[in-house]
Amino acid sequence: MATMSNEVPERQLTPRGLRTRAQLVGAARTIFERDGFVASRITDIADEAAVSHGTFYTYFESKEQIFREVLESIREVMLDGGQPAEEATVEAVPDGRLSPRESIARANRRYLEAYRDNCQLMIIWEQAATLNEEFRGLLADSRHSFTGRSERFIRRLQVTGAAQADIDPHYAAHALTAMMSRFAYVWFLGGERFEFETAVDQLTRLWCNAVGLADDA
Amino acid sequence: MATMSNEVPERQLTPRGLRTRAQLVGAARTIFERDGFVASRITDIADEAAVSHGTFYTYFESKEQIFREVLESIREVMLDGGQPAEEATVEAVPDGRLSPRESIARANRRYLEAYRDNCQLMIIWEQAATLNEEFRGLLADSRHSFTGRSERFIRRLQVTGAAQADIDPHYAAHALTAMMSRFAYVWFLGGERFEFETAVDQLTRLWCNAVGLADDA
Amino acid sequence: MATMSNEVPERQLTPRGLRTRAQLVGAARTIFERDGFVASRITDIADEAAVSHGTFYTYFESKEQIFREVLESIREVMLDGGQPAEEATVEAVPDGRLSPRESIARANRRYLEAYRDNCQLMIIWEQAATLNEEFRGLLADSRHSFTGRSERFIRRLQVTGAAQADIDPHYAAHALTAMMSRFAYVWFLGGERFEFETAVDQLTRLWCNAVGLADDA
Amino acid sequence: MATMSNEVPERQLTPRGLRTRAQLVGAARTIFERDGFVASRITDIADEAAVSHGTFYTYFESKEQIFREVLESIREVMLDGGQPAEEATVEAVPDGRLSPRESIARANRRYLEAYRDNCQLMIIWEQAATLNEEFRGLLADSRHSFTGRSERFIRRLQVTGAAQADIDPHYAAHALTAMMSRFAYVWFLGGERFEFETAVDQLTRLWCNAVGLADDA
DNA sequence: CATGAATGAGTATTCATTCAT
DNA sequence: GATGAATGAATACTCATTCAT
Repeated sequence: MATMSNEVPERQLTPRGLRTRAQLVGAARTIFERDGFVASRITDIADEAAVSHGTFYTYFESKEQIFREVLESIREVMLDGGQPAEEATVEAVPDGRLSPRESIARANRRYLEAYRDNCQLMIIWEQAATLNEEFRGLLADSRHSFTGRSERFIRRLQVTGAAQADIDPHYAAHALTAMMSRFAYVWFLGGERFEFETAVDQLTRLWCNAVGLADDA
Repeated sequence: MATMSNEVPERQLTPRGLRTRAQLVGAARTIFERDGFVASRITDIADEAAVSHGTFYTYFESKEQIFREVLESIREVMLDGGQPAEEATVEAVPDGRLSPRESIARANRRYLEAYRDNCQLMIIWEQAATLNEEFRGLLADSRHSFTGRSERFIRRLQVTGAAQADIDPHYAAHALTAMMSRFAYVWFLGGERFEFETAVDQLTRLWCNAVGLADDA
Repeated sequence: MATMSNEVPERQLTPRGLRTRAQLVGAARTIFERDGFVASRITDIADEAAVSHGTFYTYFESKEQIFREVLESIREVMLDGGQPAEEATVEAVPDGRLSPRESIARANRRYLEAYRDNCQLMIIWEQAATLNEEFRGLLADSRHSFTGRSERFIRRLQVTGAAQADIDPHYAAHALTAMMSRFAYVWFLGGERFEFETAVDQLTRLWCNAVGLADDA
Repeated sequence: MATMSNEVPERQLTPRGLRTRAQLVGAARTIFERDGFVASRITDIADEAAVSHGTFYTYFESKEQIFREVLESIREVMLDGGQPAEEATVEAVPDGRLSPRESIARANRRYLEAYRDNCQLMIIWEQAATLNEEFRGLLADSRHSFTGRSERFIRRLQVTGAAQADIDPHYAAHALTAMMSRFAYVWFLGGERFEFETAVDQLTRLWCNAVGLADDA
């Protein structure tokens, strides 16, 4: 698992220092969204944060380092609007909770919403992953949060006979997570035009069909 | 549709000129695979092609321009090992040709093989798409070759009742193409470990299940 | 004679202030020995003294200024292990004190010991001398302490006929001091390998021969 | 023995390239003499050579690298005006050639002249030696050219009984070379005032006395 | 007095691009 | 056509110094 270490160990910062640091991270996010990681300049980040250009180096050693921190914040955002929730199970229905299909639908909806609302950040995340091994590792860590949840979810469906037994939960979780993330990518960043409700509906159908989940009815 | 215009129209080149130009394109591919688009330098391309630094500008105006030409060659490679062949149809079976499921399996196998064999090029292709709108457009063009074929394929399956009617062929084609391409990406470039035959089998199951294609039996 | 003025006149410092100031000078010596004058940074000196960055400027105006103070401490160290003692004279022998040759031997031994034990400081002293006129002046002052003593020593030997009359005491004192200091430099800092007792013996022979000092016997 | 390697292997340069490169080396010498190695800037070297500032990097990778080349030129200059010539031997006298004492006098005169005429370069050479191990190694190499010659010279004098047998030629050669170089240093760079002919005469006396060389008469 | 955050002048370095030969 | 020397804009990064708290 790739680590999110800060080379500059966070010394004790005064409140003022903490504020400046936070300003820089926020500014970096703005600049990265606007220019991408590659084309962004440290000068612009400092300008955006309204601090002098040398101040950047008081808190960060490089563009890579501040980028890691911005990535971390994206990860949190995306995980919240994530895939099938752990607690969603088949037997949950009688309790008045969501059916597996409803659970999947809700997770897919939230994922697409989160992607749509943060798509400028998602593209720099993708860009970063093409730049070096370390960033690819961070992306993998994030992906595992999704695939892990889906895999456990499918496994549970199989136990109750709700999903096909000849589907491999590991492969399926990766494939279906891939489907969701790439679909969102080509939609929000690749220029394809889709209708939101139809997308949620169709992706949910495909997801459920794929693992052999029978209709609620 | 994104255009592949060469600002420098290919004037009549002497045989020697054609050779030098081809050397440069080949060298660019090598360098891009090694360093990625962002980190590559024109100097290195010229060195690799064993021509002088300035010669590059006799044939190309910028790194972007030669990159387009390299991309074009990747596109050709990937399309050959592509998705469900147009001609593969359900009724083809009686003729002794492939069943829809076999056709999908074959297409998926070829796609994964092509991706595996060209993954260094795929990552620079992905990188390019994160850099600017134009390259994203080129990527979209290429994607449409795949989704178009899949969409027509699904439509035909629906006509014969072999696929579910409530699946939208356009959305499904995009989603399943997304699944394939992203799965291949995380596999060959993102560090995930999968077994080849299992991957072909599972992805084919998911693909067929998703569109509601009944078992061959 | 170069002056050792402190631009910031030592105002009345509180005991706490004196302590901090002394810490800084000690730290500076450590850092200079480790990194040399040129490569040393005020940040490192402050860190080494365990005071904040800005505190440095409470006591010193620049790296040059604190360096002068460190130099002063080296000078004291080197003078103690110095050249022929004033009181050592030829006629001292009958009193049971040292013969001129013994006196020279003892002074040379002490000088080499002092150089060996402080060679890290000597190199920064030499470095400083190459940097600007002022430091060269300080080095000259220090040198005159040695050459002055030697010159008077040689003059006294000539008075009693123990040294050649055609040797100019001023030139000889400078030349022989030069021999000692440069020999020590190439030995302890320049990478030459010598044996200590042999070095004392040979340098003393050369010194005595040079001024025409007859053998004790 | 320290090597004088150029990291950038000298490719085949066109006459124009050779000219520019030579201009840069000449300019570097001028700038180093004026500002010293530490305070010199690559920009100034380029300006002095009347080339653009990027051109510097066409030929050199760093200030250190061009400095090595300048040092090499100083070394050549100093060696020519060097220490006791190899061929000068005692028995040479009858042939009408120089006596040992004359030979030493001539070598000393030449050395002092060379030092005087190149003293600005000598100080940067000394400065360099205080900066890092590599430059100290280069200085050591150069020193050995002098001490080697002197050592062989003294050995030959001892063989004929012209010099004292209890003088160690190796130690003596180093000590007397040290005397010469440091005397020249304090004279031409350290601010001491000496008269040229007296210096040659006195240093020669001291040199000869030191090794026990009898008067010509 | 001590702190440490903020500053910005100064310098190195890269590399796409031009152009005379 | 081919060459490769020359260019300089662009940018990163360091570190001495100031100053509000």
